[in-house]
Amino acid sequence: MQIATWNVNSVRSRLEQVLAWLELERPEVLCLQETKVEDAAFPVGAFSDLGYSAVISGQKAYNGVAILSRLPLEDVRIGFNALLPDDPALALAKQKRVISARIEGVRVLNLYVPNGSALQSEKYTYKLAWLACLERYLKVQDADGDPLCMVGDFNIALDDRDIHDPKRLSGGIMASDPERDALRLALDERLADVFRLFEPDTGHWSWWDYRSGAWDRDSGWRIDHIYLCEELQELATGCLIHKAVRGNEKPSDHAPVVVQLQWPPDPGDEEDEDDWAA
DNA sequence: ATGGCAGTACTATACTGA
Repeated sequence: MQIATWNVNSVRSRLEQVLAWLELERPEVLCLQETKVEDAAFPVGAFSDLGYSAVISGQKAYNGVAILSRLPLEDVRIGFNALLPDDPALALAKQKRVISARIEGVRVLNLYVPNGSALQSEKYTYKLAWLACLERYLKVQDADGDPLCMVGDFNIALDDRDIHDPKRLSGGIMASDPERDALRLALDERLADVFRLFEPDTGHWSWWDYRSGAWDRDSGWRIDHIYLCEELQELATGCLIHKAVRGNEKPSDHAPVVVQLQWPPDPGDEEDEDDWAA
């Protein structure tokens, strides 16, 4: 089973590219961020023609998330307020950044984390509040008992290996200690950044700014992540950034990231069963 | 330090992104 995440920077202006990539790669699941479209105008038909059903949570011009899947989507949850019926969660729900569904028994959670703009900005305060809400949300979700695959555009480089110029950029927006700490707190040492299970080195990016020739100079950041619970970490066989997609005509500024999972697991693979005695 | 590029809403330029 392959699960992918891609900030497409408008699903309508990127539609032909997304369809072409899906036809080529055929992941079971693709999570989109920055769809920038209201639900009624989301191009569901184009995806269903390729065998993908969709669950969506969008708004005009900004934000917007969606999950496309060739497997049945169950128990869809939109917004933090689906699990946290309180005022802070409800206030954050105005921006459409959170959607999840159960797919073949896996809880797939798709997030578009706020950017934060600048450290002294109100948007940065919003980002930190959003991450604190994510921490609470994950704790409640834990009660499901379903294995978790959390993907998205996190707008945070977890450590300095994830930035092309850490001397200049570390400590600034997307690389400051408060936001890194807030994300790590939400991960709670239970969720692993699956890319790092396979690749310890720097130099791997998922986002290149449109400006300043960032793509030509390969000046990127790795801010699009896939996090797995312990059960799924054991079953991951690889995680790839589809960098070539960023070189397309009229590209998104983000590349897709894909994890390969051996799911559902083979019945004979369980290591901790105690039914050896006969 | 600042700007740069792209999409949307709206029809020229402002806002936002990261």
